[in-house]
Amino acid sequence: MPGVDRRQTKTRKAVFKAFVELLEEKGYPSITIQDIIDRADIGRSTFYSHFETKEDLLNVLCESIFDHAFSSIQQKESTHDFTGREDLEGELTHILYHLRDSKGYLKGIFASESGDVFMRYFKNNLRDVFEKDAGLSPKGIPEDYAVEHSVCWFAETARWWMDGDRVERYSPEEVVKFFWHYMRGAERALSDSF
Amino acid sequence: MPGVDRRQTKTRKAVFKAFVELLEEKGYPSITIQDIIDRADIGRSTFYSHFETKEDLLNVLCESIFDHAFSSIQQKESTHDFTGREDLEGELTHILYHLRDSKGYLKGIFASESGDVFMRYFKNNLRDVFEKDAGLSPKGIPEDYAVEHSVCWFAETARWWMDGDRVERYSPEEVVKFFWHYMRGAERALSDSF
DNA sequence: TAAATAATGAACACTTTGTTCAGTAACTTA
DNA sequence: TAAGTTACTGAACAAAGTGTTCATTATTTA
Repeated sequence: MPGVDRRQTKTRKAVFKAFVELLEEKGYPSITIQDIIDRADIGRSTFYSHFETKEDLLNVLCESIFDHAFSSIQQKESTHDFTGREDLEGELTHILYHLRDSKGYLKGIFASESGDVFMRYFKNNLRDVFEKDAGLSPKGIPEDYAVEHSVCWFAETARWWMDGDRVERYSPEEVVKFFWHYMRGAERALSDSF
Repeated sequence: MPGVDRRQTKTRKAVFKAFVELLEEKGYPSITIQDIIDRADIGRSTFYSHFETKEDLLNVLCESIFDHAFSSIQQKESTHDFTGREDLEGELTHILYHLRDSKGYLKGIFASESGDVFMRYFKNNLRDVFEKDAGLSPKGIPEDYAVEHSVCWFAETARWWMDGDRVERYSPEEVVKFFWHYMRGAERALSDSF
């Protein structure tokens, strides 16, 4: 009845667990596949039947995190052709909730050196979210620059939030408010001065 | 008369050249020391008498780039104990000039995947520049969040600028203006609304 | 020219990689 | 429950990279 063999799920889980632990302990670059299969306690050939390389594993991990966080947004995109300001605010809050939920899983990684790879993935997803919004970039400011500002600054905001105990101190709504005030302020000032 | 042996300078130059080329071609993670010594055409033991690891080499490269760009700022810091708005604007412009000058050397790297390592270094340096400015973070916004906004957004602005042919299309002054309008606008809006 | 310093290159044990394959265990379905 | 399929095991493999050592050669400086 179940679509996937229990054995596969078990190995994949073991690999992910080992990988995330190792990411925290020594950082992505110094992790070897040897480390992973030792920690996950699986055969060498088993690893290679699931993943091609260490990078492949990382990509799959990123997908499972971010595709989840962005899933409801993609659904919305198909029904509406323009996303209003309130919608966007809700979407961003939604993303932060997802990140917080997976925080136990990702504890410390986002902010660590390994975080760069996550950030790259994160930003690529965010670019789709903010690009729909691009039309309103102020005169005199290149459009791609404006998009990059939204994307980078939201990603960095999330990273800032995930570091230390900030995730416990500030709610997703608060964080979006921080972010949003910077955005709104910038837009206002720019449309004034150009 | 010269302080450093010509042979040393020659090897270091060859290593840096090879390294930068390889950074462009295959990206930092997949570069091996073997690649470097093959490309630089030096003996294995020679490499290890200059650098400890691949990472060490990267750090030395970063230092040579950014310490140069930030050098004149550090001098200023010792003479003034508070840096005015105009000073800061000048400093940022100065940094961009330096980055542009080393662009032939760094063509394509800063903005590429390998750029993450540079960005980390860059941001650490920038944090010192913007932290002096932290006092004026608006009420309701955490101070470290405000600093992070300046730091990240200037670093990402520089990265954006260094990508493609933008460095030829926009002058350092223009880019600082882009950046500055975003900053100024945000500050204005925030002090209004809190 | 002599002494000091740097680069060479070959050898070293060691780790990691990615692949193969026969054998074993766990699941599925008829 | 028996038969067939699918997944994991574990050992072995060549290939490539790492970091170190050392006697030899080349270059520089005084």
